[in-house]
Amino acid sequence: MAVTDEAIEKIKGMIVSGALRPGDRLPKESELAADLGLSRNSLREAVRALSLIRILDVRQGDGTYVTSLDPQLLLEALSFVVDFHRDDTVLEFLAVRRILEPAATAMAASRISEQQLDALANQLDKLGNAPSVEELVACDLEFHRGIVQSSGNSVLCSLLDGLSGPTTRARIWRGLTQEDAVSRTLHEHRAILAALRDRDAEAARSWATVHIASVEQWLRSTL
Amino acid sequence: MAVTDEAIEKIKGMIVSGALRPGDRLPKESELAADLGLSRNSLREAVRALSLIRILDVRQGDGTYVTSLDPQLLLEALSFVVDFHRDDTVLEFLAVRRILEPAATAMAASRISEQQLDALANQLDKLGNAPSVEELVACDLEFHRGIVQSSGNSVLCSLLDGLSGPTTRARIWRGLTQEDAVSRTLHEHRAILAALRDRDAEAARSWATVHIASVEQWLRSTL
DNA sequence: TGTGCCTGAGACGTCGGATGTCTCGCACGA
DNA sequence: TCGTGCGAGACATCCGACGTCTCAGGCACA
Repeated sequence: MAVTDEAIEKIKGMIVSGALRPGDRLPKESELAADLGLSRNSLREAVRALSLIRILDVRQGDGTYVTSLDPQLLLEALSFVVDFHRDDTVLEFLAVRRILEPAATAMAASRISEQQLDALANQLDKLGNAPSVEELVACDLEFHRGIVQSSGNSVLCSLLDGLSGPTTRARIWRGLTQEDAVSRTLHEHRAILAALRDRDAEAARSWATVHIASVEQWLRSTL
Repeated sequence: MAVTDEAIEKIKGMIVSGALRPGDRLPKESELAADLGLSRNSLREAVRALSLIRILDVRQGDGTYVTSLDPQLLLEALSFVVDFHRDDTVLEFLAVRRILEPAATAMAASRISEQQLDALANQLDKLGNAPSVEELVACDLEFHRGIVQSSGNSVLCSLLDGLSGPTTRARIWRGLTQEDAVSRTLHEHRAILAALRDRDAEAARSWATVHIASVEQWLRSTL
């Protein structure tokens, strides 16, 4: 195995074993390189790779630190990966979302706060009846994110965030600009919100399923 | 932004835009570095980072290539990230799995082949009544992987594979060595298989839910 | 003519050092 | 006491050199 890959494994090992804890600072590059038995250049490749996936946080002039390792932070890397997928796999991602999002919405029904409900309502009101595609995409993302956050499961939240990344979402909406689709989407958002306000988990789940399935159906017909 | 990060973005851009397609070979390091306006060392940091998440495949003595970009390959990086999570988030991962796995199992009910069913049955028979913990973990992983693959959704498959990675699974089973848990797990596996053979999606979904929920419950009581 | 070995070119792997840039803490002066 | 300036420390970037590996093509042998 290459020395750089070894270094990646060793640093990973130090973190997983607990020798390095979240927030800890690593020895300076030259020292760490000497400890692990490689050159500073090669070590930097390892550190760079780990910082891309948010395991390490490198601050110029200061030092290198272990991140908080929050699921939210680590799964952020997921959206980077998702960006690489081609259009022909969008449907598969959407199918996964169709499984997760209704479940998350149902979970939120019993936990979401009144303030959060009001915030979601305000957000929908602000949008008006004839939003631009950009506004709609942003609103859609924000609406679902707000609900999923109330599910209380940060892994689920980050996962959905990654799967519904801006790129994927934008690609979908690019093909869905019919007036009919837009208004129906807004109507479904209101229905989901109403179900949440009623604390009706099953209704919330069903509306979320309908919502995503309709997007999926339109998308399938346009591909 | 650092030149290395710029390079990462530029290479990503070349792939996403289609200038570089799966399987394509990149210009040699020195040329690419010159094109992107940085040194070979810095470029190598970018390439290393992208190869860690399986976007690029570097072959010493040959060249650097774009990978197939299969969902399976890219989501493989997920398990690397999951390894970093501490015990207190295992329950959240398990909760996500409890959402995905029953859905995948239900999807498999209508698509799984007779050969696959026979293979799963053989696998369960081979295990016997008093397997070691290692055997049980391997069997459990293999059993569920086989079913999920039959769901026909490669994204779903890779995602579950990553979430149920060896590390997480091993950590779970370490705390579940009671005889009762083992035999009940085997019984549930057989029930899932029977439902699949009956092409009964709802029964398969329910057994899968029960199966994971029972693991979750035991785990929760031991933490 | 077909097969196998050998060799050389090309590409990545690794290294050491030099210099630039940034951050933080401390000392100094108002 | 507070704000500024300076210097040490750490990361950022680059350069050039050499090692190692892969692959393809030439050459010898059967």
